[in-house]
Amino acid sequence: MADPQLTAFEQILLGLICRAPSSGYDLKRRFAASPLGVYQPSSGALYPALRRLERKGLVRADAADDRGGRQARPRHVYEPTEPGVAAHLSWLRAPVKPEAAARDLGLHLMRFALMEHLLAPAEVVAFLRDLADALAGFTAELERHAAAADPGSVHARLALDHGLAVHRASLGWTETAIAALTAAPALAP
Amino acid sequence: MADPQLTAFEQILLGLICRAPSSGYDLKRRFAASPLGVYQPSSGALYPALRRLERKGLVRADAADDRGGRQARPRHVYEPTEPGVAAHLSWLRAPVKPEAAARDLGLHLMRFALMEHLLAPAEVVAFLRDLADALAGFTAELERHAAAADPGSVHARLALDHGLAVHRASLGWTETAIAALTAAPALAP
DNA sequence: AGTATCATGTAAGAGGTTACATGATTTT
DNA sequence: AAAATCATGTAACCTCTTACATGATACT
Repeated sequence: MADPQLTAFEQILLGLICRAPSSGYDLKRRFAASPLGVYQPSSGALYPALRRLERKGLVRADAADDRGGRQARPRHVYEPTEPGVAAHLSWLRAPVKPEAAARDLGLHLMRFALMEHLLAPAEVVAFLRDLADALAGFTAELERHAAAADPGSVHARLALDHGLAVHRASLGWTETAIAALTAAPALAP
Repeated sequence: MADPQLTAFEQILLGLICRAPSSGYDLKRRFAASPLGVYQPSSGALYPALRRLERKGLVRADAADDRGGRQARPRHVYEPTEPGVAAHLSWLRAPVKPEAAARDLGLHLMRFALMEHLLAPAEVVAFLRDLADALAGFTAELERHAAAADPGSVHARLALDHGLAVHRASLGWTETAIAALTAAPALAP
């Protein structure tokens, strides 16, 4: 019940709201602050998406909470509902689909980032292992492609090599990440 | 004149048609054959896109060319027009925008793959150097982010490390690619 | 007084996905 | 005879981008 196919964008918004109740503008700033603001959602994408989450009962708008000055339009500060938190946790815990891991790697990294403090370290490590398996499968497939490739096309071969290099780097990262998380699962300085 | 903002998908279709005249179904197969069929365009995306290219005068449909059996609907084999070839070449030669290089790396790799036999080796190497510069700038920006990052968030830091590892791999690849292309620009075995 | 920022939203248009439709040819 | 493949296309629906609108407050 409840989880009728959210888009990736909606899932991420829900996750950010679960981390900290936010208004639309807050969310814009959080996107902008993230490394280089790779994705800067437009107003026309952001506000309707928040409305959809609200309509589905996953977030609730606490319209109040003015901070001193009174704006033309009141800030809508969204907080997650219980079904919202449940939907977010079930998204975080969704199994890694091997075909989707390589294609939607950025989304999986986002999921990993949002797992902090919400999932048990063992669950996070299990996720990383599944991701590593998926990436290993993908690189193996690429290697098979490379072996069977038309030797006449130098550029195609080089592009394939790029894919291999990048996915091997991702794969290597999973190991360092697992090591970092198993060495000190919750050590505070 | 002529190049009123084609989408990335349209540019790639045009490029594939420039390499070899193709029907819609041919193009589907070529996408499917490419490494793992990472992107498999749907009919609802493919055929309208071909029509748009045709309407813009960049490709022309040679409706004939039945291969023996007569199908219900004739195969439309598309070939590029002169403006189509020109538009493709100007896309291949478009300068690398530093902000876009990291975000649309896959698209740049596609561009690189389509340059083969159409651009002079010197142009290809120049493209790769521009790409390398853009990637170097991006990794430097990521490193600055990493230095200024909140040390409290282990996952955010690890996700950033992933970005760094991947873009360093891309950057490393550009050097091997340049080396491969400068060593033997057009050597046949 | 004028500009920038805060803060939310709408309208038009483009493009994609899913699912369906169609019908001949080839394979089982 | 049934099923898969070849081959093209359409319709409904959804979401995104771009551009605009609105108006208060903070800065210069």
